Amino acid sequence: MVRPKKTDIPVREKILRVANDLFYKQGYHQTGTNQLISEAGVSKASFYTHFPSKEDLGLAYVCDSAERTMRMIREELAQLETPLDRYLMIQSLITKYMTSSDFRGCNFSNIAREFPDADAPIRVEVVAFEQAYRELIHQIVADLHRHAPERFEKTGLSIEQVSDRYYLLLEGAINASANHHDDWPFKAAELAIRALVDA
Amino acid sequence: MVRPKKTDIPVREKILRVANDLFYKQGYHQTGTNQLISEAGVSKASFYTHFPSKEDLGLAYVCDSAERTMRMIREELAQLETPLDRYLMIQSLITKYMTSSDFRGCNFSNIAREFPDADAPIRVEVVAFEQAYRELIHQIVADLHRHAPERFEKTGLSIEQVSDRYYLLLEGAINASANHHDDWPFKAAELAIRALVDA
DNA sequence: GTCTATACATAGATAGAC
DNA sequence: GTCTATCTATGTATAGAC
Repeated sequence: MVRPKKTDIPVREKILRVANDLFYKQGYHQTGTNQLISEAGVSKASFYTHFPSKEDLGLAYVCDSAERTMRMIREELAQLETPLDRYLMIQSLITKYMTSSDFRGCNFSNIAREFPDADAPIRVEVVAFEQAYRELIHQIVADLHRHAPERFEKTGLSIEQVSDRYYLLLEGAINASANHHDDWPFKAAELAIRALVDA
Repeated sequence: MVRPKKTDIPVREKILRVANDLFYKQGYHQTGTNQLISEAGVSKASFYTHFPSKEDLGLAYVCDSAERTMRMIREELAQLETPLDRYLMIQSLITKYMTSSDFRGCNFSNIAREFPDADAPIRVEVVAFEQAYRELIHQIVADLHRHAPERFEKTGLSIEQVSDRYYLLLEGAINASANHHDDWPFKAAELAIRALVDA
């Protein structure tokens, strides 16, 4: 049985971890390859062996982060019993993450905004994540509607309307909390999201 | 009487116009001083006479844009008769602007996200604008509440709750439309914003 | 595959003539 | 105040030895 030494983290992995940190903290264009290389503790040539260009790394960063994020959300969801708990979890999870990471906003939106061309590969990956995430919210709302249709009677809202508003309120809160550097948007969003399903 | 020649637009003005365009289209850090200088048609030394550093220009750009934006919104508001028209106008105006400018998101949020330090002068200016803008929404909602309190009965929402949700829904729509490069978020936001006051 | 050393362009900013 | 020319640091990326 092969047991890798602790210091033997693959080069590619080391670079991705540093990129994940720096691209989020500093932004993509503010982070130079020199800094990535230096903080990852790899050589320049080694870096370019694994990622032919900086943009390749950017793309790998988005894909990697999207995959881990969706996996984490699904794992959290799997541990909850009721549809309402699952409905409330998304908001709660994101609030916790943004609050504990100093309100730097959404890592996907942030890097997307650094590429003006909507057809850029990185932008395409971000849209793919956002759509999967939006679809997940839709499924959770549909599940809640199946198990507790009475929650939709008072407001008269459809599954689509609740999903869209959930998504927009949360997007707004993430962005507003980043601008204001404060958690009031999450408090307001939570109330609003609860009200959507009379909770 | 002094009448400036048409070609005699002040240097500072020319630079600010170009900055306004390029910082929004390309982002602050992606836009080099060389490009700003070249497109403004001024000399390098002249640029640095008016703006001692690029960040000074960035700050002037934010202040300038904030002032013009608030003035424009107030002018539009002044032309409307009813509190409900004024309530609906903000959403409508922003939708029109974002749609006609290819969904590049909020120019204030965009540049704010390029400065990780919340204490950076540019960030401080952006917060000041956002607070003024949020306060304006609050005033409009309060005005509507004064003239048509019955609109708040069905939902049972307070002025603060309506204002916060209006703000968050719009922020969310601006950001989501930029990510998805599509106008569906504005359509969903409009419905939600109307529902807030039973309209 | 990994290293050291370096190439080449562009970044932000300044010097000194006019 | 405006110009041309230039400085220095940093950006991304490559060469060639091991």
